[in-house]
Amino acid sequence: MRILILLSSMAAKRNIESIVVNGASIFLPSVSVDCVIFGFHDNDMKVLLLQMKHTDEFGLPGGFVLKDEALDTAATRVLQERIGLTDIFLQQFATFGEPNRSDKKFHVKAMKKEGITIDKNNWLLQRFITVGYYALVDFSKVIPRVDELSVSCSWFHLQSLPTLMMDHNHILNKALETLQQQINHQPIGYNLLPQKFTMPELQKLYEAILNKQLDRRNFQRKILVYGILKKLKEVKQGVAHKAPFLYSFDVKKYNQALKNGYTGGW
Amino acid sequence: MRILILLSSMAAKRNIESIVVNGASIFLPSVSVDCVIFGFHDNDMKVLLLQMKHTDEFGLPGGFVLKDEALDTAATRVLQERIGLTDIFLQQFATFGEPNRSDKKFHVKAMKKEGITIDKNNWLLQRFITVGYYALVDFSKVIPRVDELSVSCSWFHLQSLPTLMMDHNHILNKALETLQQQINHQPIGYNLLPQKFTMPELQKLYEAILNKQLDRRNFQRKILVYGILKKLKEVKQGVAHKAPFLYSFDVKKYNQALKNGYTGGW
DNA sequence: TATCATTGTGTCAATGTGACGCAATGATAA
DNA sequence: TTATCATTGCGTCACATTGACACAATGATA
Repeated sequence: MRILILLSSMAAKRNIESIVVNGASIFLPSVSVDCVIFGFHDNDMKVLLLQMKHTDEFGLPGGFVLKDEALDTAATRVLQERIGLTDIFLQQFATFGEPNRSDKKFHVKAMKKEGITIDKNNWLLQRFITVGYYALVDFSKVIPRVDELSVSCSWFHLQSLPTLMMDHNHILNKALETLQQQINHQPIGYNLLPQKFTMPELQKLYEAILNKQLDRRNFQRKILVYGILKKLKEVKQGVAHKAPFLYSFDVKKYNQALKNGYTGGW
Repeated sequence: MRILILLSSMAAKRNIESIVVNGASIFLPSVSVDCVIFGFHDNDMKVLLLQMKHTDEFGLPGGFVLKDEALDTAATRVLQERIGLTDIFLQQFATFGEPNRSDKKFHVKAMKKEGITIDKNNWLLQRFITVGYYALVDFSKVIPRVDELSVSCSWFHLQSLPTLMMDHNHILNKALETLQQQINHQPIGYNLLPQKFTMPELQKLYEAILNKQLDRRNFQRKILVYGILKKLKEVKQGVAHKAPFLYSFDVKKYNQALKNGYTGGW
């Protein structure tokens, strides 16, 4: 076992070294993507965060953009590598480009501990702007993965987030704000809930995103008039108290609403 | 006169040559900003477009980001250089990064006609992603300026836009969509109208942005409850028919609404 | 079998919205 | 000078939406 760890550690080092050395010829300079991955579990919104090797700082999963890769594709690739999911809801929400947002010492320190010396002109130490994406994923299907640069990859409650590296707290807040806006204009839930769900579950999701209590009866009325739900003939099994009906999304109408948005306003 | 043009043309060439040669050491690689500048005039929304020297293609005013410059600052600088205005409403709305969005032949061709040979490894010919900003400006105060790379800089009706270079039509459309969304949630007009304006003028602005007719009486009722307007005691001078009252924005409440947004939704 | 948290359904008043009426105004035409 | 008429200011009305709350039905647990 010890040997395996050592071997994998050596392999990891070679991989990292390769990226440090060859990154400049593989990746688009100056540009990265960062993903805010939202999941819903136990009536709570959660975000997937990494803890970085060597420095133990927390951060958003991110990555670089290949020379010939679209931004969206890069974000999708990061998600794929990180949580093993494809075909999820992904949305670009903002780009962050303060000149001092990168923490250059971070890479130097981390690489040093990895046993890699990094030239001060190395591409990794240049300034980066980052394009922020947020993803909505089905918590239950996610398999968080640790990679060579991180020691953990796990979910955090929105209410008890750690301090994040660089400007990642800012990025996360902006993602949440955007999500809170979106929920007013387009349906949300298809990517966060299981296929079949109850009205109280859907309501809890909305409450978690908006961080605010909603009236049970008014919520049901309002969500139903959007016409994106199908009421099933089954009720939830194995619950205490009265069993609530199950619903599922009417995918066709859901996607239509995603595209056109709810009205409201002018 | 002939000599002056020749001189300025030579100076321009030297400037451009300097940027081509030194750009890589001055600018952040791979990143540009593009600005969609909206103005309101003659009851119509207009956009400021450039016509490029040598190729005669139309495009959005844009620029590169200095090595140590924030993205927002770069956009502000472009506006400042282009229309001589500071202190305007500027908002980042999306970032565009398809790998094939840049037209490499464009630069080669343009530079060739300028008499500048450009190496195929030159930074200008690399792939760029661009951060889109839209600006709302007071049409009457704008002084469009032609620079060394363009032959014209002028306003176009939204309804009769020319075909733009690269993906600029797409960028412009996205900016307009964003603006149409924003108008539902935050006040708009302070940066597009003169200090004093009439209710019909404000309505025409909304109609131009939304590209849709609004009922005069309902519009007034709705806009007034937002509480961002101050009704003045004067009426518009020198108009045919009944003189409408003048209004101005209540700057304090306007900014408050800008920050908090109108409610609506959950 | 009684209890009780939870669900399904509905009511009601207050507010917001869309469609439209009508008199006042004041430049222009007769 | 007076009549005309496009435009403005200020409403009304029916209808939809919203927030707050009532009450009976359900069905696991005590």
